[in-house]
Amino acid sequence: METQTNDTRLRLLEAAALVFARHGYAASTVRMICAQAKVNGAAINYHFGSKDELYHEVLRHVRRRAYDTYPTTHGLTAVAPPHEKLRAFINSFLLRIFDEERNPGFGTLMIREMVEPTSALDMLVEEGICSLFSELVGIVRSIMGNNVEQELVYAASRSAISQCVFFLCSRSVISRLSPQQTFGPGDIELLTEQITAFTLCALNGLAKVNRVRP
Amino acid sequence: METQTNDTRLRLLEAAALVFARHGYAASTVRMICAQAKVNGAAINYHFGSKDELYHEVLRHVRRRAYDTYPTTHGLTAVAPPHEKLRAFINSFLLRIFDEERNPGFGTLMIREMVEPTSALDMLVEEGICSLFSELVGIVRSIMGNNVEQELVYAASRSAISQCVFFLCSRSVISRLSPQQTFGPGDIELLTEQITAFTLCALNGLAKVNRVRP
Amino acid sequence: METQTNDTRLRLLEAAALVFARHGYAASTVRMICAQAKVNGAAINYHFGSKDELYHEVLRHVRRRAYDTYPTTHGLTAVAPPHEKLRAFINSFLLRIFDEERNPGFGTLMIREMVEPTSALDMLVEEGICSLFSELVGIVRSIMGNNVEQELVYAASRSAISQCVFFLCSRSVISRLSPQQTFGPGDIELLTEQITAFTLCALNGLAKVNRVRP
Amino acid sequence: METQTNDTRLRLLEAAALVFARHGYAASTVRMICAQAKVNGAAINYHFGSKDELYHEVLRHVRRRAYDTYPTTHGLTAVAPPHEKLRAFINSFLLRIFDEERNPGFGTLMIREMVEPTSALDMLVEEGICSLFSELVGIVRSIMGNNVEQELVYAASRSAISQCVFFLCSRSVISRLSPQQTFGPGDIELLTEQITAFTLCALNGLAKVNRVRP
DNA sequence: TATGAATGAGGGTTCATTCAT
DNA sequence: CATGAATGAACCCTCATTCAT
Repeated sequence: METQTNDTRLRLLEAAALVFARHGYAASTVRMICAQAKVNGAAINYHFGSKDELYHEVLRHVRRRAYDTYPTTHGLTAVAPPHEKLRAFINSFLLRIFDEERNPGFGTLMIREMVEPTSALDMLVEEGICSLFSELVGIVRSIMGNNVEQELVYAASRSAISQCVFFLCSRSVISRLSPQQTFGPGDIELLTEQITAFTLCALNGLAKVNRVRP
Repeated sequence: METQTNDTRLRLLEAAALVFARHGYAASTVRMICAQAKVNGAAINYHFGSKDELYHEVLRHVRRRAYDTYPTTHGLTAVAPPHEKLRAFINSFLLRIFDEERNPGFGTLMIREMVEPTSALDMLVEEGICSLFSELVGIVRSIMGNNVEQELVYAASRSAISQCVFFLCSRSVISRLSPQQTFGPGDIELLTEQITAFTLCALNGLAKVNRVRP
Repeated sequence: METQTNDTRLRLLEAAALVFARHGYAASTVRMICAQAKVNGAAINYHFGSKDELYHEVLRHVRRRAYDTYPTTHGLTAVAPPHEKLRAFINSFLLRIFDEERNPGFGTLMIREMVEPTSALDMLVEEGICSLFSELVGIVRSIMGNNVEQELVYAASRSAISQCVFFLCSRSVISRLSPQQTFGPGDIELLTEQITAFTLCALNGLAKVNRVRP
Repeated sequence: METQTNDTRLRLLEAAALVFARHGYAASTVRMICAQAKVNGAAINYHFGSKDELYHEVLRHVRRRAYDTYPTTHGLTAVAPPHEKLRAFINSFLLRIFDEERNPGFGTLMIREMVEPTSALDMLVEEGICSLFSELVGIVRSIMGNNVEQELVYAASRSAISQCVFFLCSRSVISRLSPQQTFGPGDIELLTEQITAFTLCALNGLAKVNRVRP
């Protein structure tokens, strides 16, 4: 039945997201996923054709949900001041990747895919990362002003986003160095403030010394 | 014979570093590694006992070589000015993780271990990352001065190091967005300048704003 | 399908019984068994989980079949004279362990398990050997009468059963000393008579000498 | 050196006897044996050529020692009365196979070889078992007298020896049924008496009823 | 649509043995 | 005489996948 099918498909997607996130693609077995989803062992090949195609569908699934849950605009209108936009961008980025409640597996799957890219990464870059970075570049440009070179804006944007990604890929090290860090809601707020402050100081300082003579 | 033994062991370590870096632990097979090292399929178990212990030895091996090749002091004396120390720290960090010629596999193995930690991560944190971070904190403190809170120094240090790590875990995405980026020697120099400038501006700005009243 | 499943399972059990009987547990390989059963090499792990669990199931299987084929009562009623019961006991015992046609592998598997016990022996002792010996003790007691000590009855029962077991574990030696001995149906009849006669003479003689004064 | 060689050879033989006895041929590894003997892992192939030849040498070694330690004459002269000879035969037989102190591994190795015969069994039959059985036949004949058929003497001899062998191959079952049985020196004496008594009664009874008319 | 059974390829590991020293 | 290193075959087992129903 249609309903049953969709239900099985969805349960498999959810289960696979968690299993792939926890163990990685290679170390995840279809048995683990099927057991987690409480479906038959042949269901994956039946519904998705192969483990590989399931993985692709999982990435599409979690990506779509992540951006639905935390849009990049973060409730701001286009006329909001740049520094508020920067803060909103950083905050929504951190929420997307750390809210395991609403986006289970998303952050981990993304960082795994970046570290060990598959053909799915192209899709992710094209459908999300690319426009996300463009948006950030626009915000940074509006903060630094029009008198700095584009290359500098790019570099600064990378430095800005790097501070967010860092907490994703260094999570294991950070939790070893500072065990009290849990990346819960309160932590996200604090991190947002710290990263925003650091970035704003850097952007303003760079803009001052690198202003191109008109 | 000692020489022969060490030769096989070493060839296995080198081959395993490349294979583990390229495919990850789970997707790497002992057959692949032995083929790459051109040794018998039972050699790994003979010399290391198991695939798992080989992996641990590989991490120890590449870590030691990385720090021997690019020490954190980077040729500077203790009396060098702080901003030069920061530049040296960033530069040596980038060189360590991107010089595939001299440190083959190191960067990729590190980021893999961070994203998918095994028991080997404890060793890495204790024997290297911990003191490395402390060193950076010292440099950042000397730049920001003694009138800022320790928590701010930590946050700023994380923001500084994050810009270096970023290029490790986002390599695949960056090369898709800017294909001309190859992380060769010239790129490393440029990245060093950009990250150092961004960080120095941020530290100086933060220090000014957050100075604690004496 | 039920039929198909049971068919593969059963073919594996039959094949494994023969292979384990011929080569012993350690020297038997799953490949040999699967080849003999003409099933895929992964079938054992699918149906039984492991070589070890297959072995346990094989012992259960052949034991059950052996006692179904040749019950200890051997068609006698409870009121049969003791010496006939003894004869029946010995005859059915020998048939069970030597009828390779109907109980393939049973005798050899039993003696192997006794010589090199695994955890399966506990099962065999509890589910079969124990009650079998008790039954024999009852017969011996009824022959020797109530005026002999229980310890003597036990010893005599052991001596009785030992003559049957002997042909199991000394088969290879006997066939070297008397090659005409094939343990076929005719031999079984003869052996039954010889063992019964020897035992009856011993029991009667012992009973006479060891009668406890009332 | 000669001495060292013989020492290594002997240590290997002793160690192998224990290991083969405990685990059987297939489940014993050359590593286990070499570790037990505290010699190099290649020593077996060096001194014996292969695991298989080592096994043969072990059997020869323990067999020779067993018969040196407990000769079949058991200190009796040729003129001793037949029933004393029978008792001595049974006693020395039991001692040979159960005195782990002086004949470590012998009994277990013998029963293993009988249950799972290799080419070594031919040697054992030719060099020992054959003459041993002949000797027993002689004793039984002298007890039963000359008026019984030879076939009956053979059968009775088998029944006699079977009671000794039984304790070897049923050790594991017996220790499960009667845990207090340890087959120590005291037990051997008791067993000797029980088996001798049972056998003498049987022989005398059989001789009486089966006497051939002259 | 969905499933339990079955498959062939390949996994890491262990084995007895051989080789060079 | 003796050994540590190295080998190729085979071990049991697990995998993603396919088949028959």
